[in-house]
Amino acid sequence: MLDIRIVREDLDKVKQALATRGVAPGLLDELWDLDQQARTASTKRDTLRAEVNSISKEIAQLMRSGDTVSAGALRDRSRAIGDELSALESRAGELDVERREALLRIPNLPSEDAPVGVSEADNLIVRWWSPKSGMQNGSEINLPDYADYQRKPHWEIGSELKILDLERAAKISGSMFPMFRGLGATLERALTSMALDAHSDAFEEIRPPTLVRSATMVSTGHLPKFEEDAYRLERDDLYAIPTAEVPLTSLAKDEILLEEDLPVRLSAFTACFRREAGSAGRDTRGLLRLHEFDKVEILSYATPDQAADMHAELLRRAESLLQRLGLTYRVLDLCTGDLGNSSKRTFDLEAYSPGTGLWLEVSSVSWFGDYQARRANIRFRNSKSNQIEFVHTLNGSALAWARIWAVIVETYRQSDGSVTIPEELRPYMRNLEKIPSP
RNA sequence: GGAGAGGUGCCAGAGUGGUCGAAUGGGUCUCACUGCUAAUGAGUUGACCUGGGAAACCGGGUCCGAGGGUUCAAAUCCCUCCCUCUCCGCCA
Repeated sequence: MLDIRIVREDLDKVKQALATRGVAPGLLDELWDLDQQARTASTKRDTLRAEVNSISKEIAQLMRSGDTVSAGALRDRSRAIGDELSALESRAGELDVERREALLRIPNLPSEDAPVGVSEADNLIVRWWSPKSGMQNGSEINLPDYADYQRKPHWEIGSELKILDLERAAKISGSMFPMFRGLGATLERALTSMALDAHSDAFEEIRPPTLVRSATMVSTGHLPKFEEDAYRLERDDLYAIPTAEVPLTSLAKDEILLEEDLPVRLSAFTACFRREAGSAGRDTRGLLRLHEFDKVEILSYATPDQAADMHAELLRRAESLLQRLGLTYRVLDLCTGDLGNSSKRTFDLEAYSPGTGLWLEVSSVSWFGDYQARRANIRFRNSKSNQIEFVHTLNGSALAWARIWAVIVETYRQSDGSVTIPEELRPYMRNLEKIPSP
Protein backbone atom coordinates (compact mmCIF):
# COMPACT_ATOMS: atom_id res chain seq x y z
CA MET A 1 0.00 0.00 0.00
CA LEU A 2 1.28 3.41 -0.91
CA ASP A 3 1.47 6.21 1.62
CA ILE A 4 -1.58 8.29 0.80
CA ARG A 5 0.43 11.36 1.77
CA ILE A 6 2.77 11.08 -1.19
CA VAL A 7 -0.23 10.77 -3.47
CA ARG A 8 -1.62 13.92 -1.89
CA GLU A 9 1.60 15.88 -2.05
CA ASP A 10 3.17 14.67 -5.26
CA LEU A 11 0.41 13.35 -7.46
CA ASP A 12 2.27 13.90 -10.72
CA LYS A 13 5.36 12.08 -9.57
CA VAL A 14 3.30 9.08 -8.47
CA LYS A 15 1.41 9.07 -11.75
CA GLN A 16 4.65 9.14 -13.68
CA ALA A 17 6.29 6.40 -11.67
CA LEU A 18 3.28 4.12 -11.95
CA ALA A 19 2.83 4.82 -15.65
CA THR A 20 6.10 2.93 -16.19
CA ARG A 21 4.33 -0.17 -14.97
CA GLY A 22 1.17 0.46 -16.89
CA VAL A 23 -1.13 2.04 -14.31
CA ALA A 24 -3.57 4.50 -15.88
CA PRO A 25 -3.09 8.01 -14.45
CA GLY A 26 -6.85 8.40 -14.14
CA LEU A 27 -6.78 5.86 -11.34
CA LEU A 28 -4.57 8.18 -9.32
CA ASP A 29 -6.80 11.16 -10.03
CA GLU A 30 -9.74 9.19 -8.72
CA LEU A 31 -7.82 8.29 -5.61
CA TRP A 32 -6.81 11.89 -5.07
CA ASP A 33 -10.43 13.02 -5.31
CA LEU A 34 -11.56 10.29 -3.01
CA ASP A 35 -8.96 11.31 -0.47
CA GLN A 36 -10.11 14.94 -0.55
CA GLN A 37 -13.72 13.88 -0.07
CA ALA A 38 -12.84 11.46 2.69
CA ARG A 39 -10.92 14.09 4.58
CA THR A 40 -13.60 16.78 4.40
CA ALA A 41 -16.20 14.24 5.45
CA SER A 42 -14.24 13.06 8.46
CA THR A 43 -13.42 16.61 9.53
CA LYS A 44 -17.12 17.44 9.53
CA ARG A 45 -17.88 14.26 11.39
CA ASP A 46 -15.24 14.96 14.00
CA THR A 47 -16.42 18.50 14.80
CA LEU A 48 -19.95 17.25 15.27
CA ARG A 49 -18.70 14.44 17.45
CA ALA A 50 -16.80 16.97 19.52
CA GLU A 51 -20.04 18.82 20.09
CA VAL A 52 -21.92 15.71 21.17
CA ASN A 53 -19.05 14.78 23.48
CA SER A 54 -19.04 18.14 25.21
CA ILE A 55 -22.82 18.15 25.59
CA SER A 56 -22.66 14.70 27.11
CA LYS A 57 -20.14 15.95 29.63
CA GLU A 58 -22.41 18.85 30.51
CA ILE A 59 -25.33 16.48 30.97
CA ALA A 60 -23.24 14.35 33.28
CA GLN A 61 -22.46 17.38 35.42
CA LEU A 62 -26.05 18.55 35.52
CA MET A 63 -27.21 15.07 36.52
CA ARG A 64 -24.74 15.01 39.34
CA SER A 65 -25.93 18.38 40.61
CA GLY A 66 -29.53 17.15 40.31
CA ASP A 67 -30.65 19.58 37.60
CA THR A 68 -32.66 17.05 35.63
CA VAL A 69 -34.67 19.70 33.78
CA SER A 70 -31.67 21.34 32.11
CA ALA A 71 -30.19 17.94 31.51
CA GLY A 72 -33.33 16.88 29.70
CA ALA A 73 -33.22 19.93 27.47
CA LEU A 74 -29.61 19.28 26.56
CA ARG A 75 -30.42 15.68 25.89
CA ASP A 76 -33.04 16.70 23.32
CA ARG A 77 -30.55 18.99 21.63
CA SER A 78 -27.93 16.29 21.49
CA ARG A 79 -30.38 13.82 20.12
CA ALA A 80 -31.16 16.19 17.27
CA ILE A 81 -27.46 16.53 16.49
CA GLY A 82 -27.17 12.78 16.67
CA ASP A 83 -29.37 12.30 13.61
CA GLU A 84 -27.19 14.60 11.59
CA LEU A 85 -24.11 12.92 12.98
CA SER A 86 -25.09 9.40 12.05
CA ALA A 87 -25.58 10.47 8.42
CA LEU A 88 -22.13 12.04 8.42
CA GLU A 89 -20.65 9.00 10.10
CA SER A 90 -21.87 6.57 7.53
CA ARG A 91 -20.80 8.85 4.68
CA ALA A 92 -17.31 9.28 6.15
CA GLY A 93 -17.09 5.57 6.87
CA GLU A 94 -17.96 4.66 3.30
CA LEU A 95 -15.39 7.06 1.92
CA ASP A 96 -12.71 5.63 4.22
CA VAL A 97 -13.42 2.13 3.01
CA GLU A 98 -13.48 3.21 -0.62
CA ARG A 99 -10.17 4.99 -0.24
CA ARG A 100 -8.55 2.00 1.39
CA GLU A 101 -9.86 -0.35 -1.25
CA ALA A 102 -8.60 1.88 -4.02
CA LEU A 103 -5.23 2.10 -2.30
CA LEU A 104 -5.03 -1.69 -1.91
CA ARG A 105 -5.34 -2.12 -5.66
CA ILE A 106 -2.58 0.28 -6.60
CA PRO A 107 0.82 -1.35 -7.06
CA ASN A 108 4.07 -0.23 -5.49
CA LEU A 109 6.24 2.53 -6.90
CA PRO A 110 9.14 0.93 -8.75
CA SER A 111 12.65 1.72 -7.62
CA GLU A 112 14.41 4.35 -9.65
CA ASP A 113 17.07 1.75 -10.34
CA ALA A 114 14.65 -0.68 -11.95
CA PRO A 115 14.97 -0.69 -15.73
CA VAL A 116 11.99 0.91 -17.46
CA GLY A 117 10.10 -1.36 -19.82
CA VAL A 118 6.70 -2.74 -20.69
CA SER A 119 7.06 -6.52 -20.74
CA GLU A 120 9.33 -9.40 -19.88
CA ALA A 121 11.10 -8.81 -23.18
CA ASP A 122 12.55 -5.66 -21.63
CA ASN A 123 14.08 -7.36 -18.61
CA LEU A 124 17.77 -6.77 -18.29
CA ILE A 125 20.16 -9.71 -18.20
CA VAL A 126 22.81 -8.46 -15.83
CA ARG A 127 25.07 -11.50 -15.50
CA TRP A 128 25.24 -15.24 -15.88
CA TRP A 129 27.14 -18.14 -14.43
CA SER A 130 28.09 -21.61 -15.52
CA PRO A 131 30.38 -24.15 -13.85
CA LYS A 132 32.84 -23.77 -16.70
CA SER A 133 32.89 -20.04 -17.25
CA GLY A 134 32.19 -18.89 -13.71
CA MET A 135 30.55 -15.50 -13.29
CA GLN A 136 30.24 -13.37 -16.38
CA ASN A 137 28.72 -9.90 -16.65
CA GLY A 138 26.42 -8.85 -19.44
CA SER A 139 23.87 -10.57 -21.59
CA GLU A 140 26.13 -12.38 -24.05
CA ILE A 141 25.77 -15.94 -22.90
CA ASN A 142 27.94 -18.79 -24.13
CA LEU A 143 26.16 -21.87 -23.01
CA PRO A 144 28.27 -24.84 -22.07
CA ASP A 145 28.35 -27.64 -24.65
CA TYR A 146 25.65 -30.10 -23.79
CA ALA A 147 25.83 -33.67 -25.02
CA ASP A 148 22.87 -35.18 -26.85
CA TYR A 149 22.04 -37.32 -23.87
CA GLN A 150 21.56 -34.15 -21.82
CA ARG A 151 19.06 -32.84 -24.32
CA LYS A 152 16.29 -35.06 -23.06
CA PRO A 153 13.40 -33.35 -21.27
CA HIS A 154 13.06 -34.14 -17.58
CA TRP A 155 9.59 -35.67 -17.93
CA GLU A 156 11.07 -38.36 -20.15
CA ILE A 157 14.04 -38.89 -17.83
CA GLY A 158 11.66 -38.94 -14.89
CA SER A 159 9.49 -41.74 -16.18
CA GLU A 160 12.46 -43.68 -17.55
CA LEU A 161 14.12 -43.70 -14.11
CA LYS A 162 10.76 -44.10 -12.34
CA ILE A 163 11.43 -41.05 -10.20
CA LEU A 164 8.61 -38.87 -11.54
CA ASP A 165 5.07 -40.15 -12.03
CA LEU A 166 2.95 -37.45 -13.61
CA GLU A 167 0.38 -39.86 -14.98
CA ARG A 168 -0.62 -41.14 -11.58
CA ALA A 169 -0.38 -37.65 -10.09
CA ALA A 170 -2.95 -36.61 -12.68
CA LYS A 171 -5.12 -39.55 -11.69
CA ILE A 172 -4.98 -38.43 -8.08
CA SER A 173 -5.16 -34.65 -8.42
CA GLY A 174 -5.29 -33.61 -12.05
CA SER A 175 -2.71 -32.18 -14.40
CA MET A 176 0.02 -29.86 -13.15
CA PHE A 177 0.35 -31.68 -9.85
CA PRO A 178 3.65 -33.53 -9.55
CA MET A 179 4.47 -36.79 -7.88
CA PHE A 180 8.05 -37.75 -7.20
CA ARG A 181 8.98 -41.32 -6.44
CA GLY A 182 11.93 -43.18 -5.05
CA LEU A 183 15.16 -41.27 -5.41
CA GLY A 184 13.20 -38.55 -7.14
CA ALA A 185 11.37 -37.87 -3.90
CA THR A 186 14.60 -38.20 -1.97
CA LEU A 187 16.15 -35.62 -4.25
CA GLU A 188 13.50 -33.07 -3.29
CA ARG A 189 14.01 -33.78 0.36
CA ALA A 190 17.77 -33.47 -0.03
CA LEU A 191 17.46 -30.13 -1.78
CA THR A 192 15.27 -28.87 1.04
CA SER A 193 17.69 -29.93 3.76
CA MET A 194 20.67 -28.57 1.93
CA ALA A 195 19.04 -25.18 1.39
CA LEU A 196 17.75 -24.78 4.93
CA ASP A 197 21.16 -25.72 6.27
CA ALA A 198 22.82 -23.22 3.95
CA HIS A 199 20.87 -20.36 5.54
CA SER A 200 21.01 -21.62 9.09
CA ASP A 201 24.03 -19.41 9.87
CA ALA A 202 21.80 -16.34 9.98
CA PHE A 203 18.19 -17.32 9.37
CA GLU A 204 15.64 -18.62 11.82
CA GLU A 205 14.01 -21.68 10.32
CA ILE A 206 10.23 -21.47 10.37
CA ARG A 207 7.65 -24.07 9.47
CA PRO A 208 4.56 -21.89 9.02
CA PRO A 209 0.95 -22.88 8.34
CA THR A 210 0.06 -23.47 4.71
CA LEU A 211 -3.54 -22.28 4.97
CA VAL A 212 -4.10 -18.67 5.89
CA ARG A 213 -6.87 -16.15 6.45
CA SER A 214 -7.79 -13.66 3.77
CA ALA A 215 -6.32 -10.81 5.84
CA THR A 216 -2.96 -12.55 5.64
CA MET A 217 -3.18 -12.66 1.86
CA VAL A 218 -4.01 -8.96 1.79
CA SER A 219 -0.86 -8.05 3.72
CA THR A 220 1.50 -9.28 1.06
CA GLY A 221 -0.57 -7.92 -1.81
CA HIS A 222 -1.96 -11.25 -3.03
CA LEU A 223 -5.48 -10.03 -2.30
CA PRO A 224 -7.75 -8.35 -3.28
CA LYS A 225 -6.30 -7.94 -6.74
CA PHE A 226 -5.21 -11.51 -7.47
CA GLU A 227 -8.08 -13.50 -6.06
CA GLU A 228 -8.20 -15.65 -9.21
CA ASP A 229 -4.66 -16.95 -8.72
CA ALA A 230 -5.19 -18.48 -5.30
CA TYR A 231 -6.78 -21.69 -4.08
CA ARG A 232 -9.52 -20.96 -1.62
CA LEU A 233 -11.21 -23.23 0.90
CA GLU A 234 -14.57 -21.54 0.84
CA ARG A 235 -16.16 -23.38 3.72
CA ASP A 236 -13.52 -22.13 6.14
CA ASP A 237 -12.56 -18.94 4.34
CA LEU A 238 -8.92 -19.96 4.12
CA TYR A 239 -6.45 -19.67 1.28
CA ALA A 240 -3.67 -22.05 0.31
CA ILE A 241 -0.46 -20.02 0.29
CA PRO A 242 1.15 -19.34 -3.09
CA THR A 243 4.50 -18.83 -1.34
CA ALA A 244 5.91 -18.86 2.19
CA GLU A 245 6.29 -15.11 1.79
CA VAL A 246 2.63 -14.87 2.78
CA PRO A 247 2.80 -16.35 6.30
CA LEU A 248 6.34 -15.12 6.95
CA THR A 249 5.47 -11.52 6.18
CA SER A 250 2.46 -11.64 8.48
CA LEU A 251 4.48 -13.18 11.28
CA ALA A 252 5.15 -9.69 12.63
CA LYS A 253 1.80 -8.21 11.64
CA ASP A 254 0.72 -5.33 13.90
CA GLU A 255 3.99 -5.41 15.81
CA ILE A 256 6.49 -2.73 16.63
CA LEU A 257 9.93 -4.32 16.42
CA LEU A 258 13.03 -3.24 18.26
CA GLU A 259 15.59 -1.64 16.01
CA GLU A 260 18.36 -3.73 17.54
CA ASP A 261 16.52 -6.88 16.43
CA LEU A 262 16.69 -5.76 12.81
CA PRO A 263 17.39 -7.08 10.32
CA VAL A 264 15.24 -10.13 11.07
CA ARG A 265 16.07 -13.10 8.85
CA LEU A 266 13.63 -15.98 8.40
CA SER A 267 13.68 -19.09 6.25
CA ALA A 268 10.89 -21.53 5.57
CA PHE A 269 10.13 -24.63 3.60
CA THR A 270 6.54 -24.98 2.39
CA ALA A 271 4.46 -26.27 -0.42
CA CYS A 272 3.17 -23.50 -2.68
CA PHE A 273 -0.18 -23.53 -4.43
CA ARG A 274 -1.06 -21.61 -7.56
CA ARG A 275 -4.14 -21.90 -9.71
CA GLU A 276 -2.27 -20.63 -12.76
CA ALA A 277 -5.56 -19.44 -14.17
CA GLY A 278 -5.15 -18.25 -17.72
CA SER A 279 -1.80 -19.88 -18.28
CA ALA A 280 -3.17 -23.17 -19.57
CA GLY A 281 -1.12 -24.62 -22.38
CA ARG A 282 1.79 -22.24 -21.90
CA ASP A 283 4.99 -24.06 -21.01
CA THR A 284 3.09 -26.50 -18.89
CA ARG A 285 4.76 -29.75 -19.78
CA GLY A 286 6.40 -31.79 -17.09
CA LEU A 287 7.44 -29.68 -14.13
CA LEU A 288 7.56 -26.38 -15.95
CA ARG A 289 4.42 -24.98 -14.40
CA LEU A 290 2.62 -26.57 -11.47
CA HIS A 291 -0.35 -26.06 -9.20
CA GLU A 292 1.70 -27.32 -6.30
CA PHE A 293 5.43 -27.16 -5.77
CA ASP A 294 7.88 -27.06 -2.88
CA LYS A 295 10.07 -24.11 -2.14
CA VAL A 296 12.49 -22.78 0.44
CA GLU A 297 11.96 -19.08 0.98
CA ILE A 298 14.22 -16.58 2.73
CA LEU A 299 12.74 -13.36 4.02
CA SER A 300 13.81 -10.31 5.95
CA TYR A 301 12.42 -7.34 7.83
CA ALA A 302 14.96 -4.55 7.66
CA THR A 303 15.30 -0.86 8.33
CA PRO A 304 15.23 1.32 5.20
CA ASP A 305 19.00 1.78 5.62
CA GLN A 306 19.63 -1.96 5.71
CA ALA A 307 17.38 -2.81 2.79
CA ALA A 308 19.85 -2.44 -0.09
CA ASP A 309 22.46 -4.65 1.57
CA MET A 310 19.82 -7.19 2.49
CA HIS A 311 18.57 -7.34 -1.07
CA ALA A 312 22.11 -8.11 -2.19
CA GLU A 313 22.51 -10.72 0.55
CA LEU A 314 19.33 -12.59 -0.39
CA LEU A 315 20.35 -12.58 -4.03
CA ARG A 316 23.84 -13.81 -3.17
CA ARG A 317 22.42 -16.63 -1.08
CA ALA A 318 20.06 -17.78 -3.81
CA GLU A 319 22.83 -17.66 -6.37
CA SER A 320 25.25 -19.52 -4.19
CA LEU A 321 22.86 -22.46 -4.02
CA LEU A 322 22.68 -22.62 -7.80
CA GLN A 323 26.45 -22.55 -7.94
CA ARG A 324 26.79 -25.30 -5.38
CA LEU A 325 24.41 -27.38 -7.47
CA GLY A 326 26.51 -26.62 -10.53
CA LEU A 327 23.60 -25.26 -12.56
CA THR A 328 23.97 -22.69 -15.30
CA TYR A 329 21.86 -19.64 -14.59
CA ARG A 330 21.36 -16.00 -15.47
CA VAL A 331 20.33 -13.00 -13.40
CA LEU A 332 17.56 -10.73 -14.65
CA ASP A 333 16.83 -7.24 -13.41
CA LEU A 334 13.08 -7.04 -13.93
CA CYS A 335 11.80 -4.05 -15.81
CA THR A 336 9.04 -1.84 -14.41
CA GLY A 337 6.41 -3.46 -16.61
CA ASP A 338 7.23 -6.99 -15.43
CA LEU A 339 7.67 -6.21 -11.75
CA GLY A 340 5.33 -7.95 -9.31
CA ASN A 341 2.55 -5.83 -7.86
CA SER A 342 4.15 -5.25 -4.45
CA SER A 343 7.78 -5.04 -5.51
CA LYS A 344 10.02 -2.04 -5.97
CA ARG A 345 12.79 -4.06 -7.53
CA THR A 346 13.20 -7.73 -8.36
CA PHE A 347 15.99 -9.93 -9.60
CA ASP A 348 14.95 -13.21 -11.16
CA LEU A 349 17.26 -16.17 -11.36
CA GLU A 350 16.71 -18.43 -14.34
CA ALA A 351 18.38 -21.80 -14.61
CA TYR A 352 19.08 -23.27 -17.99
CA SER A 353 17.22 -26.45 -18.79
CA PRO A 354 19.21 -28.34 -21.46
CA GLY A 355 16.40 -30.81 -22.00
CA THR A 356 13.90 -28.17 -23.07
CA GLY A 357 16.23 -25.37 -24.13
CA LEU A 358 14.37 -23.01 -21.82
CA TRP A 359 15.55 -20.69 -19.08
CA LEU A 360 13.41 -21.53 -16.06
CA GLU A 361 12.65 -19.03 -13.34
CA VAL A 362 13.78 -20.69 -10.12
CA SER A 363 14.04 -17.69 -7.84
CA SER A 364 12.69 -14.20 -7.53
CA VAL A 365 14.42 -11.89 -5.09
CA SER A 366 12.45 -8.78 -4.26
CA TRP A 367 12.61 -5.59 -2.29
CA PHE A 368 9.18 -4.30 -1.32
CA GLY A 369 10.09 -1.10 0.48
CA ASP A 370 7.38 -0.37 3.05
CA TYR A 371 4.55 -1.44 0.73
CA GLN A 372 3.83 -4.73 2.46
CA ALA A 373 4.79 -3.43 5.90
CA ARG A 374 2.17 -0.74 5.55
CA ARG A 375 -0.45 -3.34 4.66
CA ALA A 376 0.62 -5.64 7.45
CA ASN A 377 1.35 -2.78 9.86
CA ILE A 378 4.88 -3.90 10.75
CA ARG A 379 6.92 -1.12 12.30
CA PHE A 380 10.02 -0.38 14.33
CA ARG A 381 11.15 2.50 16.49
CA ASN A 382 14.01 4.42 14.95
CA SER A 383 16.39 4.92 17.85
CA LYS A 384 17.96 8.06 16.37
CA SER A 385 14.76 9.97 15.65
CA ASN A 386 12.73 8.05 18.25
CA GLN A 387 10.01 7.88 15.61
CA ILE A 388 8.02 4.81 14.70
CA GLU A 389 8.56 3.82 11.08
CA PHE A 390 7.50 1.01 8.79
CA VAL A 391 10.08 -1.70 8.19
CA HIS A 392 11.09 -2.76 4.72
CA THR A 393 10.35 -6.32 3.69
CA LEU A 394 12.47 -8.37 1.30
CA ASN A 395 12.38 -11.95 0.23
CA GLY A 396 13.63 -14.47 -2.23
CA SER A 397 13.16 -18.06 -3.21
CA ALA A 398 16.16 -20.15 -2.36
CA LEU A 399 15.03 -22.07 -4.25
CA ALA A 400 11.92 -23.40 -6.02
CA TRP A 401 12.37 -27.14 -6.22
CA ALA A 402 10.35 -28.68 -9.01
CA ARG A 403 12.11 -26.70 -11.70
CA ILE A 404 15.48 -27.17 -10.04
CA TRP A 405 14.74 -30.89 -9.95
CA ALA A 406 14.06 -30.77 -13.68
CA VAL A 407 17.26 -28.89 -14.46
CA ILE A 408 19.32 -31.24 -12.29
CA VAL A 409 18.14 -34.46 -13.90
CA GLU A 410 18.71 -33.01 -17.37
CA THR A 411 22.08 -31.43 -16.63
CA TYR A 412 23.47 -34.46 -14.82
CA ARG A 413 22.16 -37.12 -17.17
CA GLN A 414 24.89 -39.51 -18.29
CA SER A 415 25.29 -41.39 -21.54
CA ASP A 416 24.02 -44.57 -19.90
CA GLY A 417 20.80 -42.83 -18.91
CA SER A 418 21.60 -42.58 -15.22
CA VAL A 419 21.72 -39.25 -13.39
CA THR A 420 24.75 -38.28 -11.34
CA ILE A 421 23.85 -36.68 -8.04
CA PRO A 422 25.54 -33.29 -7.54
CA GLU A 423 28.25 -33.70 -4.92
CA GLU A 424 26.80 -31.14 -2.56
CA LEU A 425 23.59 -33.16 -2.33
CA ARG A 426 25.15 -36.53 -1.66
CA PRO A 427 25.43 -36.09 2.11
CA TYR A 428 21.68 -35.57 2.09
CA MET A 429 21.09 -38.63 -0.09
CA ARG A 430 22.71 -41.41 1.86
CA ASN A 431 25.96 -40.60 0.00
CA LEU A 432 24.62 -42.07 -3.21
CA GLU A 433 26.45 -41.01 -6.34
CA LYS A 434 23.80 -41.54 -8.92
CA ILE A 435 20.22 -42.32 -9.70
CA PRO A 436 20.63 -45.52 -11.70
CA SER A 437 19.05 -46.31 -14.99
CA PRO A 438 16.90 -49.46 -14.67
C1' G B 1 -18.13 -31.45 18.07
C1' G B 2 -20.39 -30.52 23.46
C1' A B 3 -20.04 -27.67 28.36
C1' G B 4 -17.81 -23.66 30.93
C1' A B 5 -14.34 -19.37 31.80
C1' G B 6 -11.98 -15.37 29.69
C1' G B 7 -9.76 -11.53 26.06
C1' U B 8 -8.15 -4.19 29.17
C1' G B 9 -1.82 -0.16 28.11
C1' C B 10 5.32 -2.99 27.46
C1' C B 11 3.77 -7.03 31.33
C1' A B 12 0.52 -8.44 35.44
C1' G B 13 -4.16 -6.84 36.80
C1' A B 14 -8.65 -3.58 38.64
C1' G B 15 -12.73 -1.36 36.57
C1' U B 16 -20.04 -3.40 35.20
C1' G B 17 -23.25 3.33 31.99
C1' G B 18 -20.99 9.81 32.79
C1' U B 19 -15.61 12.43 37.11
C1' C B 20 -11.83 6.36 32.51
C1' G B 21 -6.78 6.76 27.81
C1' A B 22 -8.25 3.98 31.95
C1' A B 23 -6.73 2.38 39.41
C1' U B 24 -2.72 -0.46 41.40
C1' G B 25 1.84 -3.27 40.97
C1' G B 26 6.05 -4.47 37.87
C1' G B 27 9.06 -2.80 33.90
C1' U B 28 11.07 1.69 31.02
C1' C B 29 13.34 6.36 31.07
C1' U B 30 14.63 11.01 34.01
C1' C B 31 15.92 13.31 38.51
C1' A B 32 17.23 13.16 43.79
C1' C B 33 19.86 10.40 47.52
C1' U B 34 24.44 7.21 47.50
C1' G B 35 32.02 6.31 47.10
C1' C B 36 30.03 2.37 43.30
C1' U B 37 26.16 -1.23 42.77
C1' A B 38 21.80 -2.19 45.19
C1' A B 39 17.86 -0.11 47.85
C1' U B 40 14.69 4.21 48.48
C1' G B 41 11.90 8.64 47.01
C1' A B 42 9.79 11.93 43.15
C1' G B 43 8.50 12.23 38.26
C1' U B 44 7.95 9.98 33.36
C1' U B 45 6.15 6.37 29.94
C1' G B 46 0.59 4.41 24.09
C1' A B 47 -0.90 4.05 18.91
C1' C B 48 -3.57 5.97 14.78
C1' C B 49 -6.35 9.87 11.85
C1' U B 50 -6.85 15.10 11.27
C1' G B 51 -6.17 20.75 11.76
C1' G B 52 -2.44 24.62 13.14
C1' G B 53 3.07 25.32 13.64
C1' A B 54 9.82 25.69 10.93
C1' A B 55 9.95 23.01 15.34
C1' A B 56 9.07 22.18 20.43
C1' C B 57 4.17 21.82 20.92
C1' C B 58 -1.13 22.81 20.83
C1' G B 59 -6.48 21.66 19.30
C1' G B 60 -10.22 17.92 17.57
C1' G B 61 -11.37 12.75 16.69
C1' U B 62 -10.63 7.29 17.19
C1' C B 63 -8.76 2.99 19.79
C1' C B 64 -10.01 -1.46 26.34
C1' G B 65 -9.99 -8.89 20.77
C1' A B 66 -12.94 -7.55 15.70
C1' G B 67 -17.48 -5.82 13.60
C1' G B 68 -22.47 -4.12 14.37
C1' G B 69 -26.42 -2.18 17.81
C1' U B 70 -28.89 0.45 22.23
C1' U B 71 -28.07 5.45 24.64
C1' C B 72 -27.54 12.46 25.15
C1' A B 73 -23.24 9.34 26.81
C1' A B 74 -20.31 2.46 26.26
C1' A B 75 -14.16 -0.70 28.52
C1' U B 76 -18.93 -1.24 31.10
C1' C B 77 -25.55 -3.17 28.24
C1' C B 78 -27.23 -6.27 23.59
C1' C B 79 -25.98 -9.20 18.90
C1' U B 80 -22.44 -11.65 15.54
C1' C B 81 -17.58 -13.28 14.72
C1' C B 82 -12.36 -14.36 16.05
C1' C B 83 -8.89 -16.01 19.64
C1' U B 84 -7.14 -18.21 24.44
C1' C B 85 -7.80 -21.50 28.63
C1' U B 86 -10.33 -25.81 31.40
C1' C B 87 -13.27 -30.27 31.12
C1' C B 88 -15.71 -34.10 27.96
C1' G B 89 -15.87 -36.51 23.13
C1' C B 90 -13.12 -37.67 18.62
C1' C B 91 -8.48 -38.07 16.26
C1' A B 92 -2.90 -38.16 13.19
